[in-house]
Amino acid sequence: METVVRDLRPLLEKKKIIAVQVSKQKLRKPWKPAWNNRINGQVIDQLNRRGKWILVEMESGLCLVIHLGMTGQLRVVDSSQTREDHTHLVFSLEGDKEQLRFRDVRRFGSAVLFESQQELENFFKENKLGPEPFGLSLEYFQDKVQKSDRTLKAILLDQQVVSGVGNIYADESLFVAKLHPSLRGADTTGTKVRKLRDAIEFVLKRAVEQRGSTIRNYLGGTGLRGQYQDEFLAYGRMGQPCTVCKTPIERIRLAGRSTHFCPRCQRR
DNA sequence: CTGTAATCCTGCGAGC
DNA sequence: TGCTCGCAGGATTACA
Repeated sequence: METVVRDLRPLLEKKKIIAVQVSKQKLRKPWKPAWNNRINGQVIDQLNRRGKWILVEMESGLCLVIHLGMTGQLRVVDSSQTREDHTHLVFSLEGDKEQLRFRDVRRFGSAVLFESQQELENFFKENKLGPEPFGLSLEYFQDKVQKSDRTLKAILLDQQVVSGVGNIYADESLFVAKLHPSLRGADTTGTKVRKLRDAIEFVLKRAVEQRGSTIRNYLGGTGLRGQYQDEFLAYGRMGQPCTVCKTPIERIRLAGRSTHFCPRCQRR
């Protein structure tokens, strides 16, 4: 999401939206037809990100909020480019040369319009969205982790604890911190919690440098693939030798998700 | 408070 | 070739 926002920023800021097209297929949250007219003629002020949510903020205060789910793509493309299958929203930009397109094969993503910053903040507050993973307070994180009986994997995936960490980066962070994914938060020492916090930041920083991870569908805002998948140490490496100790990486199911780890480097 | 499984969808690769 | 099965960057809901 960070890469998408960074890509889109120079392409969208201060640009006016002159037309909106919507597909008939429904997304995770319904797109209200009234939003078409509401958004038409709006000038984009800035692009921001909060957790996994992409915020397209208009000069008027309106805010288009997009979640890419598993297979979402948000890109600026030349209007002459043929519209690919599963393109659900098309915003034509001033001059009509370019369009912002939202494409999502599995339709787990969503796009909603908020009338004001206040409404947006209420939305995040209602959903109890946790703090950003960068600059995460150790006091806060340690408290959350150590007061939980859940596994570290479940804690990392919980957007109310920390926002923005998904399945890939949870596994990679636990590998870097040398912590077993099924270790309980309450059984985690202060030293381990600090290692985990630092690992999250380290992994995400590097992942952003590499423009994200493309396994299948992910593309940045300019249509480029990510490169971080080439550096995975745990995720998707079941059976392959650990880069540290050569022990085969194992895959288990935790918190309903595929979880990859080195049984030797990541002990309980 | 936990955890698990099902659900929303489409597509792809493995195995037969 | 063609079929079925399992699995996939997420999040919510029902149920034990």
